[in-house]
Amino acid sequence: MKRTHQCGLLRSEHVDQEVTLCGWVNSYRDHGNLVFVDLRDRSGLVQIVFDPEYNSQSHLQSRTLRCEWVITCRGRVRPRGQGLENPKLPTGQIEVIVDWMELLNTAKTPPFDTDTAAQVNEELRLSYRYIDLRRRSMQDRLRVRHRTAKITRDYFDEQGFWEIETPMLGKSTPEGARDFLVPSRLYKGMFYALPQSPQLFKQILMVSGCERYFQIVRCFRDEDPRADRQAEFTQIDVEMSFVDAEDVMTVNERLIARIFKEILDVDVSLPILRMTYAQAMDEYGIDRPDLRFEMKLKDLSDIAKASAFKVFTSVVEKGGVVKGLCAPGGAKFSRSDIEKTLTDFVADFGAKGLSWFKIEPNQSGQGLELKSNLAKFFTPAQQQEILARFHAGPDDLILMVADTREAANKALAPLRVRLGKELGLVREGEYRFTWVVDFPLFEWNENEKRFDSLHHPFTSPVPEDLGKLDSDPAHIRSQAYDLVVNGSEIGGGSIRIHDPKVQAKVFDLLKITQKQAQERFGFFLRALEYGAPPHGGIAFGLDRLVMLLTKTENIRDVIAFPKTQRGQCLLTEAPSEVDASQLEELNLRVQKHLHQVEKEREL
RNA sequence: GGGGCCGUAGCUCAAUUGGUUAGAGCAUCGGACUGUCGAUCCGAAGGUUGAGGGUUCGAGCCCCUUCGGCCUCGCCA
Repeated sequence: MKRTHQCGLLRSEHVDQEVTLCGWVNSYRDHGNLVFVDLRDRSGLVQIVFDPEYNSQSHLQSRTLRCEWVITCRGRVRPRGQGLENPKLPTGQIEVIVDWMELLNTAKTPPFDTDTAAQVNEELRLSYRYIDLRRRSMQDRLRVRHRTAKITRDYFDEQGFWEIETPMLGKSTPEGARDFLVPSRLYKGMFYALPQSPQLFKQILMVSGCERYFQIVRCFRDEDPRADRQAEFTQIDVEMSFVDAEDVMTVNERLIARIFKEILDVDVSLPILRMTYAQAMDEYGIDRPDLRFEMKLKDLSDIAKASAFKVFTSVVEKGGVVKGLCAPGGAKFSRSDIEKTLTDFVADFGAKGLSWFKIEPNQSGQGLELKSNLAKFFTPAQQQEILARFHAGPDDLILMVADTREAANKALAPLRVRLGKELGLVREGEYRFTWVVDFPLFEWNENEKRFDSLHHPFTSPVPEDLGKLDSDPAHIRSQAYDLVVNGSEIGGGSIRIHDPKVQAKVFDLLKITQKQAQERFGFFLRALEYGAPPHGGIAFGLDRLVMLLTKTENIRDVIAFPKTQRGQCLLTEAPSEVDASQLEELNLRVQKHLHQVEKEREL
């Protein structure tokens, strides 16, 4: 059964060679005498021919074949006759005339056809993942994922990084996402947590003198999934000593450029654009702007404040803003498109309303004017100011949200993306990268009356803002950076705090007491006291990166064995109940059992 | 925890206002066929309409409950 060639790689140059192939029957066409089979292996398809006059025994065998049966065969490569080539197949110039075959395995009729599987109910595809993964498009994505990991390992190796594994069974820290817990058998009543990321371990590796670390590592966050998010996902995790933010960005943008070049043949021009967080929020309302189209947000608060429209004036007086965008050609939307569809859309993101103006030539035909139920509240001069601010043209549509700055941005950012796609403004096929830098170190948590870390509690402030730790914590910038492409955050990191005194101060502002800090990360704070070098790093979401590289919208498409939105694996049916004896060993009772116990007590 | 969409044959879908025996294409099974390549032609088989309950003379369709899938808000340091 020694395989000599892969099906999909046979070409005219192999004509007259004797080949032995292995694979699955992709399809068969039985003409009674001549039988054609498209044989498939990982490399692709090739047509093999069974001719009773060439070899009667294998021809007889071939007539019993069915789709997805597994065979091996030997035959001679020959050119197809004139007019018989199949231009749809890379192997379509040739075929293999078979003189011997062996059936390696039969197969049940698959629950769905591999060639139409893309349209099949995903639930079924997940239950029979091994069949779904036989498809070309699925294998292509697995291959891109492999290639990306391989390029990453080669690149970091060349740059002097070591791939070092960190524990999967770790210590639970209540900050951040919900942990997945693993009960300890040897320490009854105690739990490990699966890592949300190897954050503290990689920093400790810097204290250990490893200087340059990376890891392609599985991470776990027990939060509700989304199209681009799974509880279990993979990071390209990086940490470096004796570096500043620029050093980290430079090393890592070169990796990204190499990946895009090798996988997509896309040239990423270096250095990648740097944009401040403040600019991103002002112009795009979000810290991960899609730069494939313009339609920037504008602040109209000054004009709105002077208008006669009460909703606007009162919002601005209360410290809010009126922000908006100008959708080119958006005047074609009907009033119900705007007041129903788009207003409902922004309402999902918390906006209380959506105000609008259509731009039309004025009656004299000399200039432009605003048309809407709001226009009467704005003087002609104010209207011209609004037009000028947006550089608005005829048939444009201005949409505005009046609210707190945060709320207005939160509604306008997704609205901008939606309109960009709907109006065809997004330059598809382009990859627009930017680093977003100068994030605030903290954001104020109104409910808890304290600051929260925007990034994480180990992120270093920029040196010149260190003084504000006491005086003005809300305006401290951090040495954090996110890499954004086409509105998707594919990585983020920071320079870390290596001074225990600064770290203590930050915990203080986060209202983490010394006692709590010692309990949760005492091991790490102690490490910082033993000669921690200045260090920083970054982590990329491998899944999202591969989604971009394969142009898929769904994270399940780039994971071999993904979970459903409720965290189930439909192939293995995990999670599942466990034996009572397993629980016993772990000194655990599940609530169902507790209820049972309580009931018995009552009786 | 909230909102939205969906569930009919193995698969993809149809089924008039609530009305006869729930149909079609593909797949499957049987037969025919020497150049097909999404083969073709003839024939057959295939259904607890996700599940449970209700309204009705009558439910795939209306109502309630429930299970599952997807998208999303919250959540994701």
